[in-house]
Amino acid sequence: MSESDSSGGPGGSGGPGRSGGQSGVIGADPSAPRALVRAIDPGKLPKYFDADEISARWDRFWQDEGVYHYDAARSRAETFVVDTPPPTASGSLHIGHVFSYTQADVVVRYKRMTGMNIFYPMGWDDNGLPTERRVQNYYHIRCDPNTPYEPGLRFEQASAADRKQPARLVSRPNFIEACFDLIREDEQAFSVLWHRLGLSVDWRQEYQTIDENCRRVAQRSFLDLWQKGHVYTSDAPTMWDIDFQCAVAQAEVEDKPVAGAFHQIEFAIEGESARIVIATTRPELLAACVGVTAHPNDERYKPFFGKRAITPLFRTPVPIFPSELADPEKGTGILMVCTFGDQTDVQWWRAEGLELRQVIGSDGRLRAVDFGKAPFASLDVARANAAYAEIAGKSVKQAQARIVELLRDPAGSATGTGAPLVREPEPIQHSVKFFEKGDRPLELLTTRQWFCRLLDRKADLIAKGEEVEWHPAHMRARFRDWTENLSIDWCLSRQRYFGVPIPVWYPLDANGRPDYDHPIVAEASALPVDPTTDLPRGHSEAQRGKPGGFVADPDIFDTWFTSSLTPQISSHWGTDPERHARLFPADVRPQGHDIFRTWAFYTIAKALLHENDVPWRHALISGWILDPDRKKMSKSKGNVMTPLPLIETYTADAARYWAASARLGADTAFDENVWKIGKRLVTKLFNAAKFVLSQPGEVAPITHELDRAFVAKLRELVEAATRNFDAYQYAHALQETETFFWTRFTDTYLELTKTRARGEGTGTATGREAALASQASGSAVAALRLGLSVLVRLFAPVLPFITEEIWSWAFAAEQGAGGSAARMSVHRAAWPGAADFRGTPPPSHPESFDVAIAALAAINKAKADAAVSMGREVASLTLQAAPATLGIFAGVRSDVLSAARVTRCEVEASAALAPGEFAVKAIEFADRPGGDT
RNA sequence: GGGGCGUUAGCUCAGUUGGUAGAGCACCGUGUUCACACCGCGGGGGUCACUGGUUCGAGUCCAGUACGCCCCACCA
Repeated sequence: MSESDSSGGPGGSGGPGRSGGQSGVIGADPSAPRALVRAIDPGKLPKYFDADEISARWDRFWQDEGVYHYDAARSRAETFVVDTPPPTASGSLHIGHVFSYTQADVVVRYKRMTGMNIFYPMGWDDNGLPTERRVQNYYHIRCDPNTPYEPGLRFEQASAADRKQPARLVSRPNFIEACFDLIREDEQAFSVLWHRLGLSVDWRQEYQTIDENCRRVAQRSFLDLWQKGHVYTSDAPTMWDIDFQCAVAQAEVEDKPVAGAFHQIEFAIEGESARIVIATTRPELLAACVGVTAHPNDERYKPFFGKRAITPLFRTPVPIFPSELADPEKGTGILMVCTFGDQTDVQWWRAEGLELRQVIGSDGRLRAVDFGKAPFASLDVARANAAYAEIAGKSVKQAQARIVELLRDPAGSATGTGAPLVREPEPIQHSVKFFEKGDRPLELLTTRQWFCRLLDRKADLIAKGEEVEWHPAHMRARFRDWTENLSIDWCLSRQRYFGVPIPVWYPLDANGRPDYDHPIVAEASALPVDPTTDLPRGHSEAQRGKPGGFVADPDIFDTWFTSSLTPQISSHWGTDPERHARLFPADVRPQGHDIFRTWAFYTIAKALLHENDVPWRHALISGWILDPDRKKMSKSKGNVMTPLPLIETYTADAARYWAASARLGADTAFDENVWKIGKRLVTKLFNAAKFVLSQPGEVAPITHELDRAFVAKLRELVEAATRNFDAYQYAHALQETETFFWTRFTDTYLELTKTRARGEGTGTATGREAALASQASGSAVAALRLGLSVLVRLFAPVLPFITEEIWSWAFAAEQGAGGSAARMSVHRAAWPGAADFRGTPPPSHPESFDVAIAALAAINKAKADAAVSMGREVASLTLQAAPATLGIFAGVRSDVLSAARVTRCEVEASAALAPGEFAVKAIEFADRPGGDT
């Protein structure tokens, strides 16, 4: 140990409390047990607790000294790899972020203290729709790929006046630049929160899902999937958002209840006088009708199977066929098949080989069509086109209204008998599929998209899901259920701009038509590429878009295509095989359950398809924050809490205390009270530490019965907390530690040892007596400091700021001596364990500590009943307890009596009392309130 | 319709292998001001949603019911 080490300790930059801590830091006796130190002059400790100053100072120290740096030189076995969720950079800061990120950080901090080398990166998920949408709103611009690029163009936040004008159209490169500008600001806001919260990430491992490495990894993933035959392109019905004008995957779809109506419409039957009435909620799709179906056993419709129905208005003959999928109970039992009203239409369309009559355009408006030309057909072309002219160009909603009007007119009838709409629409509430971020229902449009085959790998996916240890465990079932219920392959391509380009070109034939069956996929060595500006090998720019040349795929990947590679992004898959081997698979994936079916699922899928492995061994799923009415907090409900003001009020440690009080996976009602309790705990720790460290006695071996009994209890606590942390039950560990701290340490042990630790009453003692008293005092002082040292470390994962502050007063220098400043951090200290207790013999009676507390409590209760102060001196006392209990009491008697300020005490055996119980038979108080000792 | 989670004190939540119901807050009483009023001590308060079953014994295990929340499916 050298002085220079201790004087350069953490926080040496100044601030309250930094001036004096060093003089007594080094243990006076080199043979003293570790972590035991000489008293600190209380005058040199901070008088007040300044949370803001403390957290700013320690965040700076942690960053400057690299306390959380990953050490690439250490082995995989002693490394703990975290697959941190990259927050959506353009999302708003939400109290839920504090909740889930803290839970992960608590786990990480524990692992670090057990000696693990932590790999804990931070990424920003900035590619994708949320950024585009925010950029569009913020600058009031729209991307138009046909607009020419203007170098150096910069935008400012749009004013209210600007917003009254139409959005400015900008080129794709300008739009992407605007995205980059804005995400930088958004990422900064998150970064501030993470520092404020004390997330122990290694900021050297930062990435953006749009950065070069991420683009390379995502495109490499595509290449690998292509080479293995897992991806394919297909021109098929796909779920489509008409506002974003973009394809959507099954995982991004959610049902929303919508008001609709059943319309009953009469169809004629070719060559018969009979007619049928179909029920539909989408009459505007009548022009897209390609068939009619009913259940094969439905007697009402059996005679018509194989015949053709004729639609009203458009007079299109369509086949009537039986299908098990039709439900005789629903509507009229017979329905029209359209291209496409829903997923079942797609099945019928495929199974029956029906026509494709697509009437809805990519913008959600009715396309122009001609009933004189295939695939549109009519027995009365002029009339059909006239009817269609009424709806062409209209939105779905407008078209529906107009069609209903037309159907009320007998002129539109295909049967010649009255209006096709046989009764007034019957309003219903039904659920409709929406893109999760969309405002209008999805349509099924036939478009060319890239897909990743998943349906053929369900069994393997489920097997990988079984390999992952889910916390809480029931999330495993959720993974299995979602996987089993998958019904379509993963649609990878998006018709958007700010994302990773699909690294593909298509050859153009002599007529300038793309050959989608023979895509030119970029070469691995060329990645990342942008096919709209980069060239496929062996081609020249002059061939772009020319017959016989090539054309770029204009699309980008689904944002999850990149996000599902976060473990591989961190491991530098494909460019650094050694690093990849060290970091993949990861140990833990913390995440929320809102992105279970996307992020968790796709990440497992990618790891399976690429390396036939799991992406991580443990998945930690955080719960929701509910508002006090038990509704999920969300921006649209306007009940979102912003974290920073709360952190300012209660401190970052209190915020973390709140988050760490909830178990993994547990949805928790927001309760500000828990923050208050956290703040109270932080203050109490501050005060208790000051008190313990300012006890003047010199440390000595822990020999006293009460001290040994306390240490035994402390040891039990450490074992329990360690077990719980190992099982990711940080909330239990926190609760146990907190309970111990209040009920076994501050309120009890501190009170019981106060007098002895100060060595009071020994002022006149000499010789052997003085030596004994000094030994008794030193034993208490040593146990108090051991207790503080252990408790501070047990609390450190949850309360990193206050524990670091306390640690720096007394324990840091000893630990860090001879090493770097980083080693002095409590967060690099050894997790409490056997080494802390090695020097302390077990107590003579395991119950000594509880007996002492019970006796003190009995006397306190007698004081409370008499309405006198706890500090009131007791002139004489008669205590009763079971004989065995009295035997144990003898060993701790002097501590109890001095804590209770009892001058004279007699004990009586009482068989009526249970073991460990005390009763006060008689109590007599001193005349005056006792002077404080 | 299928699956999952939950229901314990006024509130927020613990309750690990079945063994006499816990904490904090709130409430009531009381004390105290050189570690701490962001305090101490004490007190009241629960048919553990309901019904059955297993067991010497069930908050805990099993079956069912009700209510709440979540996911999925259906949505002509």
